[in-house]
Amino acid sequence: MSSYIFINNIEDLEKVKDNYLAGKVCGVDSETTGLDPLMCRLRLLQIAVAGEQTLVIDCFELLPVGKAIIQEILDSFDIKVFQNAKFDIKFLKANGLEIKGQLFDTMLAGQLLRTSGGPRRVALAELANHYLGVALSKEQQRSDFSGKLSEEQLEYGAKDAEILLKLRGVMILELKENKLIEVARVEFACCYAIAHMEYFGIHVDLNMWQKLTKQIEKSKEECLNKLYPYIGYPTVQLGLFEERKISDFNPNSHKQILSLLEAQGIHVDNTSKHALALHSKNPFVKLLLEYRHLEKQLNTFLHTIPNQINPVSKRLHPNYGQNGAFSGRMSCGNPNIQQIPREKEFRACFNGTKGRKLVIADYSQIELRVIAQFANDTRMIQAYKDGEDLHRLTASLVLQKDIQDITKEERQAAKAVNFGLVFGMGAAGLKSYAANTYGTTMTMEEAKLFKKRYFVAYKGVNNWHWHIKKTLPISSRTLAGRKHNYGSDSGMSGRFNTPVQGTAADILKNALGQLYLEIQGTSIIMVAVVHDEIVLECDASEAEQTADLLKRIMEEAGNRYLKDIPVIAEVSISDSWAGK
DNA sequence: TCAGTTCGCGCG
DNA sequence: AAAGCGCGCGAACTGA
Repeated sequence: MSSYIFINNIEDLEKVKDNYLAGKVCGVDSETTGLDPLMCRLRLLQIAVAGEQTLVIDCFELLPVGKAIIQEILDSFDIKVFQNAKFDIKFLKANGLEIKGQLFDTMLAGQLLRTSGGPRRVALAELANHYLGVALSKEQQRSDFSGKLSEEQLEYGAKDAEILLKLRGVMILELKENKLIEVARVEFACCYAIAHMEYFGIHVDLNMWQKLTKQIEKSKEECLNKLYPYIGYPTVQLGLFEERKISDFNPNSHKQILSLLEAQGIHVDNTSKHALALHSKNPFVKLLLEYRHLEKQLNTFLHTIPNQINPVSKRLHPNYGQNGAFSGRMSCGNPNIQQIPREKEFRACFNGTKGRKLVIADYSQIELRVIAQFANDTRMIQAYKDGEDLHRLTASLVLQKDIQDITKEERQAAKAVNFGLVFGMGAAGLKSYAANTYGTTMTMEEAKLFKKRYFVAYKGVNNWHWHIKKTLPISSRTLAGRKHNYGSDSGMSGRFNTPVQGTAADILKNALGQLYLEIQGTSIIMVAVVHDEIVLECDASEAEQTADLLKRIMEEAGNRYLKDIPVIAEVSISDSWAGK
């Protein structure tokens, strides 16, 4: 029933071209020989338009020869509809084709609608089934597009593009009905930025990385040698194929560690850093924690990242999940650039290529500012308006001292108080959190007293908590309208946290979308995003302007949502991610 | 034997 | 009773 026209030579494309110009909306899909836009090839490009046969273009034959015509066709539509636009945009870009203007991404729309009656899974087949009652074949994903094309491949390809038009029709109504239009706009605009960022990737200095690896490997060996007296020396067996066999004790096994600790008279529920913090004076525990830290750095980062460098670009291309977290935050993987250790030695390996600089900006206390807005806390709002240091203010309120007498340590402790208590942490939690995260010790009595004084000082936050506790909402919205539903197992802290984290994500995504538009035609590329931080790479000569631009765009995005509180982004120019 | 789960920990 | 939240990843462990 699907009707398409297969184009495999330039003459045919020229002949039909005029039928595909100046429509309002088109559905676009592509088929490729794999997932990596730099290593794999674009095979088919399908363009579906109402009232016309769907164009199915063999890109092996028509690129680059038909590039200008295809670009002209794409440009002539006001709105392009994709399923997972990021993927197609990257492949088109690799082939010199650019998507511009408004786009509608059915996958992103589906993710936003998950909390408003939509299906949990957002693959095209699920969406078509749920919103249109249409059964789509899933064969396409498994088929091979590198050889001769089959009738089925063309037909299914055309169908996927056609269904997008129908899906958009239904999903727009759903988005409107559920008041998700604004957040959808933010997501769609942001999608361009994410595609761009994944396409360009980030540069890693492999020499520096290898040096660091050697150094950490050495430290780990030394640490392990010091551990042997406690865990027993390895039994060495020389065999034909293995040089060495490790003893029966495996320091990576929490199970074995737990029984060893038990034997030493140390009773803990588990072997986590948190549980062991109480015994941090014990020399074995101390060594164990150090060992695990080094092992983590080696296994998770140092030994894996070199294998993920793309052979074509020689750069790292992490994969971002635009709605990876249910809060609306992004996730990241392969590798997860958002969890690279903060140590300077690690971050210094991520740099610009020759003659380039990194421009790094992060929001100052964005979640606390969002809370001030949500809770409408006059004291917090005033503090931010006056440009005061909120951690210092909290220290002075909680310790009942003059603000100028607050020491560095007291400010550090107040940081724990601010971040912990606004999200519903109890006194006991506050105590251990302060110890673990900020190295600040407080007694249980102090923690209780701090908590009490905190909520006296910040009445708005207190009322906000009280209201949520009283009404136990089953759902919440961010300031851009993103919806989150709570399950029966959700507690208070989730209810305090999700809309705040999500609003911070709205703001960041809004900034990314704007930024993408501003950097067209410049030397600037986006290379990393980490929740409240954006990293750009640009020519050294443009670094100053880039820094100004980035700061302005981020702050404008913040102030678009936080009407009563100034939003500040702190920017720096550097050779590497380690900063100045 | 191998896919799925749990633990522990890096980041914000 | 007491509780901050959100991710991804590697190694060990579990279960059939």
